[in-house]
Amino acid sequence: MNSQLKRGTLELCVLSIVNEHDCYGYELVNRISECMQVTEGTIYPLMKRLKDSGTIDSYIVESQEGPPRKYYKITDIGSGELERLSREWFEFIDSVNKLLKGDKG
Amino acid sequence: MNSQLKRGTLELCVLSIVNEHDCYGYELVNRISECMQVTEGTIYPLMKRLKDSGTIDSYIVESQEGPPRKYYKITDIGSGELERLSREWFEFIDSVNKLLKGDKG
DNA sequence: GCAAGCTACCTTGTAAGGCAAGATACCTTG
DNA sequence: CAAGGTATCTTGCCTTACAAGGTAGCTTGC
Repeated sequence: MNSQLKRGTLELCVLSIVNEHDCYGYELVNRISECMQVTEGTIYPLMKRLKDSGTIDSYIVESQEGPPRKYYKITDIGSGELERLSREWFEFIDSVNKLLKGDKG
Repeated sequence: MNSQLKRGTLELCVLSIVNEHDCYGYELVNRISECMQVTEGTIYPLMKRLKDSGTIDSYIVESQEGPPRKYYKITDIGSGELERLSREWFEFIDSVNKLLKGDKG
């Protein structure tokens, strides 16, 4: 798939999923992989950026199926960010689709 | 606006406009600026990439309003590319929107 | 004449971020 | 103990948006 299309929407996708329920990185990779090709080399640095900016928080949980998991939780800042990105996403779709149809507005 | 969102759709937008009628770079900047913030530093290198890949062709036309204009014309390769990108774009919207709604499919 | 401002082209350098690749380590199964 | 799934993280490469700056043609007003 077009890797460029992903830019700008990945953060939205991650925040949307984490907003539903706390997730760990490996789970996010698998969940998002159902919709678009994405790897750990993309997700883990993204989660670090989101945590550094206060958008999400994290906590460790032991697992019986392997090494400890780092769960991510959305913060208040993250909720606002999710709302903003979501609005931006739909506005963006509209304007691109209008342009594709040849509308002027 | 989110500059990352632009990635991957700019090529689609440019090809869609050029597919309607031949355009020169400065015109494309102004046309696309109606929908999303974009500058010459983005468009001119993009047009060069598209021409190098055989997606578009170009020809010079004198102008009474300033320096000569370099018009761009879509090629057969470009038409195929436009169709492919367009399909990809709508599929991408669908899958992201499904993910945002929490659907599994 | 010439400065200002629009039209039109192009290039350079910086920064962001996707992704392949590789490292580490836990657990289970054969 | 090797293989393979689960889970984390980092390094380095590559693409590309964009600010900034350069060149040049044309018109208008002083």
